[in-house]
Amino acid sequence: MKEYTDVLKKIPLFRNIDEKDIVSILSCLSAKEKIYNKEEYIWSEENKVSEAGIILAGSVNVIKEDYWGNRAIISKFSSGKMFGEAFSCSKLAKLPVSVVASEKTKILFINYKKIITVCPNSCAFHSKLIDNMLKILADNNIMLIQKMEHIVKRTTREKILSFLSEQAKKVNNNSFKINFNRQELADYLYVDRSAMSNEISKLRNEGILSFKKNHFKLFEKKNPKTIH
Amino acid sequence: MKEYTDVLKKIPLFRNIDEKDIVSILSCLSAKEKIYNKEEYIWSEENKVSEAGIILAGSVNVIKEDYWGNRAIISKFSSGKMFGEAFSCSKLAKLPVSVVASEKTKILFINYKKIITVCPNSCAFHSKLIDNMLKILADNNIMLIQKMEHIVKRTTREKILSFLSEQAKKVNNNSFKINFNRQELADYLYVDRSAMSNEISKLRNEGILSFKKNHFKLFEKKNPKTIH
DNA sequence: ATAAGTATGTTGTTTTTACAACAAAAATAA
DNA sequence: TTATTTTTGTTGTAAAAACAACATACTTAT
Repeated sequence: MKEYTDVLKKIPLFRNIDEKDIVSILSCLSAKEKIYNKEEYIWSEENKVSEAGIILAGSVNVIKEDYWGNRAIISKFSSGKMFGEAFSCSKLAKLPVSVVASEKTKILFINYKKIITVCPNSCAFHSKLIDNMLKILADNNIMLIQKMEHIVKRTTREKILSFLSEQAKKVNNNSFKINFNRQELADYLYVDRSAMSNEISKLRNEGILSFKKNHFKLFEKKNPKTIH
Repeated sequence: MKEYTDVLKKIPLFRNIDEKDIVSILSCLSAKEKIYNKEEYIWSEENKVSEAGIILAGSVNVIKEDYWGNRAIISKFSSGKMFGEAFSCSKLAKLPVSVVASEKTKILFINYKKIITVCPNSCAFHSKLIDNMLKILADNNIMLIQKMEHIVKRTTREKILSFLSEQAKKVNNNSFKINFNRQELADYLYVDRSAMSNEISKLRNEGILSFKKNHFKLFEKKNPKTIH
């Protein structure tokens, strides 16, 4: 665990908590780490989970699969983020989604119930942890709502542009890299991959954007119509 | 406020808190109530909000509108539910959605920051409120994820059936009432209303369901194919 | 370097959707 | 009640998406 204190001291769960205290908290929370390979399942749908995961390295996709193997990506979490906390304190009998490593990934599992229930020796960090959890839960909430902004669009073209615009805004730059490959992006936007690729090509041919692999560049509109 | 203690003592925020204490908490949280008419805006996109709302009566839609007036419903909250808490503790400069009363609605606004920051006189209820907030945030999270299950489907037909199946499951009955009218349901599932009405009629003609206004009944499959 | 595997782009066809326009039914107001 | 407004259902058409099949580019392993 030691070698990850650099990551740990920066994660939202340990905000405002002294680096030196983190190790003791980890044992208090029954923290255990585990490494997963690309495409390996961390949790499968229908499982019952009681832990939350913190990503020390790599990234995971929260997915929903149907009988025919169609995969939909609900959300993607990368290094430092926490996932699964909402399920582990819900009355749901089983997980409505699966969580899969999207690359080689190191997860730190913690006993979430121990965060949200006051520990017998009421350790001093507890209230800090809870404060931080309130923020993490709210942020995960907002992330889902912001994703909806892309999904509500009726055409593939609009979904792509909505997604790409957000990425550009996030880094405050017309040129940026996305952390999805084409199949993942299609699964994230809930459209067909080939239809999406086709649409991206059309956008390029129309001079709206350019791309090379996962690197995109959005161009300004030449004559934007006034909106009244 | 008094006349609503019946509602208040049942809401998640005041779980495990004595009815007699609720009134004093309300003043501690600068609680103010306000009544809205159908279609009236509670918050408009681009506003900055610092409060959370609790629905004492009626219901609200959290919506996203585009320049052409197309409305998408992100989520619907009804009596007893809390909304807006995630925004009021986020660093977002402005609200990414609007909140609109979907009928005559009474909202109790509270200063959310006062819940999540320890009050100077560290009143005894604070930790209870925070515990309850952790649950509310997690539940709102799960609600969004469960909605995704309908939205990820590629056809209007599948979206409708996914939504209706969940409603049936929720009340554990093939026959049930939904709390959306047709336009709202279309806006919630992100499809065209007339196309959706058409699809619902087809489902009826095929003997898959029946309906009368907002009352639906799902029929069992006669010869379900085995899934291997 | 070569081969094998994976990811991405392209094209044509079929299915589905959005859109528009209108009819019918239901709810509301006068 | 009747008139008016709103909601819901229906139909046809144009646009878009899914789907399938394949070509090309890129990666990875040997």
